[in-house]
Amino acid sequence: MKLGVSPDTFPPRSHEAKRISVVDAAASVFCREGYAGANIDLIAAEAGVSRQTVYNHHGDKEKLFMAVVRDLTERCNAGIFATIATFPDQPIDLEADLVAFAVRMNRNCICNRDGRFLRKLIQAEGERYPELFAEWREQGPGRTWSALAARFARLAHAGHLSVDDPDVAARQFLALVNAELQITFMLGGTPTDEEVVRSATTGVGTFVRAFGSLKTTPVRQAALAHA
Amino acid sequence: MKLGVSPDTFPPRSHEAKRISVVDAAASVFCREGYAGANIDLIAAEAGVSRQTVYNHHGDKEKLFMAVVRDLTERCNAGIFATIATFPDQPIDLEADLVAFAVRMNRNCICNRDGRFLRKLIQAEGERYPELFAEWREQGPGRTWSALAARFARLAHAGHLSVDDPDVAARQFLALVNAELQITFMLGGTPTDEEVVRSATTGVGTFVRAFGSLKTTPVRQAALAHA
DNA sequence: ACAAATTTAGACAGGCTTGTCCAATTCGTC
DNA sequence: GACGAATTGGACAAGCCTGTCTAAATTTGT
Repeated sequence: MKLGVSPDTFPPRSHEAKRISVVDAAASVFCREGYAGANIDLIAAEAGVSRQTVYNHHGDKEKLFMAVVRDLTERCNAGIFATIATFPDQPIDLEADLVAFAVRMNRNCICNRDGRFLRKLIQAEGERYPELFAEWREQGPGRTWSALAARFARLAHAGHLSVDDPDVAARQFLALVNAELQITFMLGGTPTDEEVVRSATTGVGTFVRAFGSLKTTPVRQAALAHA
Repeated sequence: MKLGVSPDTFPPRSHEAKRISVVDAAASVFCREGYAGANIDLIAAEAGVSRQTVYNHHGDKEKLFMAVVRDLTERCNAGIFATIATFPDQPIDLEADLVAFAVRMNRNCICNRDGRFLRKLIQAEGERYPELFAEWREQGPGRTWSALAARFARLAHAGHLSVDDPDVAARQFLALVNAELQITFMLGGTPTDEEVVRSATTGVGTFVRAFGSLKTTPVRQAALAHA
């Protein structure tokens, strides 16, 4: 028998497990069917609980939707910051290190379930819930872009890159690295691992050609000096 | 009697005019509310016709939706090809000409009503109508990317650019030129003219730094040779 | 094992939407 | 002006969905 030191702290495990299960199923159904097309019975069935349990946990459809968005936003932001923490601050091979970073970012944050779902919900319902998505905008892109820009600024300061505006560089880095995946994203698909690597490779290649400093692009430097 | 005395009231509209009016209103409502959330009464009201007229013209909700997508796809493709026809094949000032081209593309094809609506419908309902959007994919991105790639290949051949893979260059050009507008697009907004110009300017700047041949980037060439 | 809390299935009312039908009206055209 | 076609407004049935309620079954903590 265990000590009853914290009788009031956590609810029964299956209670919380069911709450999560409901939110997960709801995310899937909201994404597939849209807010209006999502139906609570289907969410309950997909979560493996009764409809009443959905209402017990989340009140009504709109509150459930908000819980879904908040959940996804939180997990996505956590993932993005964790990935930014792996940015190559002291690169051995700048281009290869940036490619590896871009692949991590795409695979773990942009293309995974949470990333795809959150993006679709923002696109589909963003206009209907301004305050909810304004929060996402501040906590998400606003902060992650700044964090990434700071890393690029540091790389530039160390002489690995030649960057005028680190914020612009950060946004263009992400745009380039995803350039080949746009269509797949649009149609809600998941790129294959090979596509992710290819897009990252070509994107980083262009990025380094544009922003590489002399010491990082010896070949091009030679070619230019040669002409 | 009735001639010329009622410019104030609704002008009489032909059969075809009403059909168009219904499709336009439907596009707006489908985008705002999603397929499931769109309601025929609202579409009829927004089009200024009776509900029965909507059914007379388009049969049912799904057929109406298809008509909307086909309409938007057709108009968007036409606009994109018309804009690609203005690509600067013999640039005077390469960077400035590409910026102007990018601004035309963004303003007339990507950010206008049709472009925003089609993008949103694809994102929201693409998975539900695979055959419909597969058609868009072939006729739209597939062909426009090729056409744009051909123009970049020609620029490269004429020595204005240094491009390995014209298809990659075309996709990256579009990605860079829209890099600053992603968030606005996500939330369904319309960028201001100034934002469009700024995004095009910074995007083309990076593009030219990455792909510019020696004769097009004298300043950078000098800087590099100098170091 | 017992008591409290949670979950379940099902029924149910109320509201909304689609798609049809119809009679009256208006429009286009001759 | 007259005739046929299109349009309108409204009523209508059928179906679906949300959110509530209940009584029974199950799970949980002690």
